[in-house]
Amino acid sequence: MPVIRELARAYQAFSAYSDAHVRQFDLTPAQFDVIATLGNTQGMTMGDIGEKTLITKGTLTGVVDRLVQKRLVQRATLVDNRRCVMVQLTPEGNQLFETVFPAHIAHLKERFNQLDATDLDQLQGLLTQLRQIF
Amino acid sequence: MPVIRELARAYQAFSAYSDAHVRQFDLTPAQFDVIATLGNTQGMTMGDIGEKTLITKGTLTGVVDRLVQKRLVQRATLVDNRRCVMVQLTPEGNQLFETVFPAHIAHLKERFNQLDATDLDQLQGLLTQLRQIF
DNA sequence: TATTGTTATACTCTATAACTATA
DNA sequence: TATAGTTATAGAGTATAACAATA
Repeated sequence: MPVIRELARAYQAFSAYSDAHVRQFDLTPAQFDVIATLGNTQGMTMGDIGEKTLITKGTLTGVVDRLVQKRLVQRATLVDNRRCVMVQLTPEGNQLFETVFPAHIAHLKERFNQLDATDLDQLQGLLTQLRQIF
Repeated sequence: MPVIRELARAYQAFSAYSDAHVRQFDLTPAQFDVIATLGNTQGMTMGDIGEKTLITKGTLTGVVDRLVQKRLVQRATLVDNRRCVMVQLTPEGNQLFETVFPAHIAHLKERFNQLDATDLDQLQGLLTQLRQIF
């Protein structure tokens, strides 16, 4: 089953490249994931963020704590359901998002654009299939 | 660049499935990675294992320590270069490898076989290209 | 009772760099 | 001096489960 090996290798190579870039902005991959998820939204509950990022709730509390410490996000309880916590980017967080996110995409594109468009389309389709299987 | 998103999602889904299975055998993903790497070999040095698994040397010492504690691997210094440490599966480690590894592959195949052979071949080729880019 | 988050525990991995022994 | 591993440090993510507040 060499495809399994290739999947792991390809992703490892990709994420080493991606994570190293993210770390230059003093963000861990998980922190970047949350910032990227919150970007261009009005904020999301902890539960929503957990669903999107696949970070479990116990861990997510810690990740958000550290982002709050860095003044990149803020918490607010919902008025209509006081069990829920709304997490939003602060102005600083939003500014970071607006600079880091496009820079990061550009950094990744540098590599992905070395594949031709047809291959990228195929790859995307196959990865979608793969995800649906799991 | 939706292909980036799909790559991350597909891999997350895959590794959640894979890691959960591995954990049933009381192994962390990193520990399984080392066991799988050492399987069917005469043993490897720490440096070799690090290269194969992409675990950095500081971390690898800890991972191997825990495998030694579990009596799954053993260390031995090389005679001709006493700086090098040879790591080998113990009989227990080998037995674990021989049961867990095929079981794990079978577990993964269950899902991968839901794609047809042509798609798997294509995917494999594209992933190889992707890895080479990084 | 069920849901949303937080807290607690114990472990594991990560990055980085200093250090030891050997070459 | 260079190399192979270990050790040290500080921080972060993981699984799991108990817990508080709210519904």
